[in-house]
Amino acid sequence: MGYLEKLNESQRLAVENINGPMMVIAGAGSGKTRVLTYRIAHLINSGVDPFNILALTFTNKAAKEMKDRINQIVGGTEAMNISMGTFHSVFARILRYNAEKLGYPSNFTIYDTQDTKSLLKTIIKEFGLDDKVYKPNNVYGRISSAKNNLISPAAYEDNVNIMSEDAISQKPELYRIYKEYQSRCFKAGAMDFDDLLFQTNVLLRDFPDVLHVYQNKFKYILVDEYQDTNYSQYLIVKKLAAIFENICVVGDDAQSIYSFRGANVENILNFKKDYPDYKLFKLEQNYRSTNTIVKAANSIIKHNKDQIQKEVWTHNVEGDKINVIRCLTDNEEGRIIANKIFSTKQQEGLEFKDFAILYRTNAQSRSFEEALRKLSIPYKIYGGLSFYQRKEIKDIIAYFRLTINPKDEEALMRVINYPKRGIGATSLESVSLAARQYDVAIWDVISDFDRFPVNINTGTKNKITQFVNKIKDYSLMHEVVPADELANKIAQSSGIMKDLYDDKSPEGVARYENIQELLAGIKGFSAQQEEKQEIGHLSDFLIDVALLTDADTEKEEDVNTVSLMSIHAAKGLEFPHVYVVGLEENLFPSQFSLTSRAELEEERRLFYVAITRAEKNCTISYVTSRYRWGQLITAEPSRFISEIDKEFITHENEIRGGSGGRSLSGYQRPSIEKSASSSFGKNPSPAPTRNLIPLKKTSSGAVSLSRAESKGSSVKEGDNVEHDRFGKGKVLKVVGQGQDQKAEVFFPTHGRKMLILRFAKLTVTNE
DNA sequence: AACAACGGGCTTTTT
DNA sequence: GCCCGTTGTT
Repeated sequence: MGYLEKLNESQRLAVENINGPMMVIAGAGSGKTRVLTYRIAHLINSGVDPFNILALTFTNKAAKEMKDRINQIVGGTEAMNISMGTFHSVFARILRYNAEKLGYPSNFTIYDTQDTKSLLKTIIKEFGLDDKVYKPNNVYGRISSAKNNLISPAAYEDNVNIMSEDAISQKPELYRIYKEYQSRCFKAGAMDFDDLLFQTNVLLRDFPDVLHVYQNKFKYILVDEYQDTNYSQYLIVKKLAAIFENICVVGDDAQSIYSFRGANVENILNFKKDYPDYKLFKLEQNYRSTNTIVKAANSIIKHNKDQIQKEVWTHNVEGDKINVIRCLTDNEEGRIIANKIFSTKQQEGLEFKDFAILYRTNAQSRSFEEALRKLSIPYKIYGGLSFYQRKEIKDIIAYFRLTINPKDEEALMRVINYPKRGIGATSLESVSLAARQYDVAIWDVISDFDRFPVNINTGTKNKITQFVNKIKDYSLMHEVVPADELANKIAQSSGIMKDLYDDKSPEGVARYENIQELLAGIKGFSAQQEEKQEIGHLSDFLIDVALLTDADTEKEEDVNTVSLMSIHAAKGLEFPHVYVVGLEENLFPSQFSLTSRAELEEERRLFYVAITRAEKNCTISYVTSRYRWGQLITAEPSRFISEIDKEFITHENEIRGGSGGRSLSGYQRPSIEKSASSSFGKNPSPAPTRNLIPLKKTSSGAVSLSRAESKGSSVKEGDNVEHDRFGKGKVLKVVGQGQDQKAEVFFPTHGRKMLILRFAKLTVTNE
């Protein structure tokens, strides 16, 4: 077993400990993934059947990579038999198998965040509630918290504390929304992300025989990133491990950054209560970063009160100090960082993939994108809209979903009138109202108007019936036709392909290509299935699409690029050169995290995660003024900068002495009181208005005026112009005067348009 | 019913 | 600065 020699002493002990409860506290860069991988390989080599192993990872990509690695170590392909993946994907499969017991169809739909929000919006509207008070995001968060703590709608209503919190926050109807939302999901044969865990708990609680089956199947359980599990996940694991107690959890309390999603660090701290005779392994030697980075990170995390004692150390070289760069604006920050990347790459003969820019919020990416593009540096943005969340993809997938589960109401409402087939909002409202009155799904109503009469005109009814028949056709084909064939059929006959093909704007072309790409992907899937002598049904392809993330769909070709991502997305990754940007008060730490010590400490852990991504060199930047919501605000350097031990940092561009600039060391951090608020936050403290300074040239009136002046005189008959949405065109004639001046423009891709020059964003492109 | 323009809100972070 | 839903126009 030569692989054991590749481990240090504490790693090896953790790998060789096969039976009983154990916890591995793994500092950043201490070879946690290696231990997990080797431990599973070691289990298999010691005679454990891969079918008896359950390994829960944070992303599906991590699971895939780990399986490959295990196969390499043990030789063969046995690792494919391990149940490995995220909580959501592993238990979604188990739920499909057992769905009928819970009253769900086995082909239940998984509602993603968009579906959930859209349904909540509908309900809030139907209840006649004000969506400014009942903000869908907010309501979703509250329902999600409830579910992650296994509080059902009934338990919610019975919970005096929760109900009074809702009353205090002026949202007394929340319990009704939750109840209605849950019942609508159920009727639609749909589970949201939180349901996947909640319903797994229900399954294991109410069906002892099922519990028994999985307890005996999963004799060995491993959980990665244990610090980021929530109560619902904790309980699933606890139940499954109850007989054999061969449970190994791996995590780092210092890297817990998902409490906003219900994650509970307490799960790490409570492990010893559930398993008093557990064994603890600490991995404290860092193999990733320079000594400077390790020590600097330690000096940051020391400011947190809540943590398990450990000292991460390294044998690695001392390395460069952390460079702190001050910039004037966000745009300058982009330019400076891009230039640094360019010159460092040249000087040190590196590749673009050796660099990463990490930020607190995705919205910060813009200035870096622009600057990198100007220098022709290839980059890739992670996070943001994933492939499967794009409108056109969601549209065609809605058809797929509907084909497999016609009661899927979010899918139905999404595409019943897309592409346009003359089924308007008014008609849909009548149908949906009728469905609620008859207490059936909308699909039931529209597929049998005789049984469920609705007061809409015959023409519309016919259009709806045509649509229903189309979906029914697809459903019939579904049983007998492989996925790619059906997908192509749907793409064509739904009219989506035509609709996108007709749109010749650059975005339209991109959308068309995206659909092509999806279809190609499905074709690949079908081919794979065929090799296994099976028909791959569309439902098989669709099964976990909602659970895929960007990281799972990464393509090989764009690998050698600079990476831009949020710090959350960077978790588990490492780069030789890391730039942590936007280190400003109210941004990082976020303005939303300043109400309690617990929240601030989570921000600090986030900063710790960011710094520890760096192998060789880490650079930090902040700006003194930044555009936020189109407004220029002044910003102060983050308190986190001054928390780094001074001996590990150097300052670039620092304002020295009393020239009006504020020295970092002189910066006083506001005291943070532990908030007395309940589990769900109150209103965040008001934004510091003192930071708002008026903007010189952008009152909206000024903009339209200047636009009217400049364009009014510059656009004339015969001009070649370009429009944001319509692309290039030619001015046919100009009519009217001053404010009312209009131009008739012919766009090859969109035909003739009459545009009011005061508003239309036209650029003259005569050459 | 469909389209163009406007206004409002928003930003943490993601399975 | 951007996206979305609403409004107003045909």
